[in-house]
Amino acid sequence: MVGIVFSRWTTPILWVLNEHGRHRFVELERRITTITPKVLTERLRQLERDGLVVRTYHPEVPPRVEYEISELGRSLAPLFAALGEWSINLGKVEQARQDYDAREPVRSRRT
Amino acid sequence: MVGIVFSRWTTPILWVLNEHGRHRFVELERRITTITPKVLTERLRQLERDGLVVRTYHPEVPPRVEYEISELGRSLAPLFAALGEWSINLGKVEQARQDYDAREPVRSRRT
DNA sequence: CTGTATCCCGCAAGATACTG
DNA sequence: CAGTATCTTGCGGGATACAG
Repeated sequence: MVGIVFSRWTTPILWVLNEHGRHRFVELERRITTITPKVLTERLRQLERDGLVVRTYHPEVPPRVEYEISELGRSLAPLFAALGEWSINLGKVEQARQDYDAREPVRSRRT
Repeated sequence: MVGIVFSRWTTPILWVLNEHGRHRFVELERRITTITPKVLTERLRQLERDGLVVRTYHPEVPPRVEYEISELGRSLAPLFAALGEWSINLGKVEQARQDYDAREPVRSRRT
């Protein structure tokens, strides 16, 4: 259920469409540099089906397709804003991991 | 990166610890009824390592262990509040799916 | 009570190549 | 340009049994 919005790739896609408006397929590919076309297609289809993204097909040569965030997708804005603010704390998470990994493997379980 | 906080089980666990305070292992198990002990252990370890949850071991017989949300974990509260508010829209997502699935499988791709 | 140990499974995701 | 087709992999998660 939380996976509707938050997964490895749905969050970046929604974020970009929310912040920077309408995008063509290749534009999304360039902005989210490490995603592959296969995965981008799969996630876009899911988001379209869930009503969070609107896909517009322009029957031209060469073909042109545009993706934009829907009204329902826009309602996620406060959530993304909160996420953006919290991301300041990512460094603390990284620090916590290093501290945890530096502790004695066995004793740490009991104390 | 979003998986630090949002996954199938980390979100419910953090939510419970944030809303209802300190819990023992078995209390968490009961509150999150469908989770298995193995998975609960795995997610708690991850959250502990990430510094979002604090584990306290009481060397008694029988052993007692308590989990509570950390200071860093508390900083997620606004995010959870935003998530809670957005969840009103889950019905719209369900409706969008039904509409999508009801459309003609082939023509819908081109128009 | 608080976990571990195995074994298995599904599915998102990655690599690579190809098409209308 | 905007995808599809295949194949493979990694990892979270489920079932079940067992241990300190």
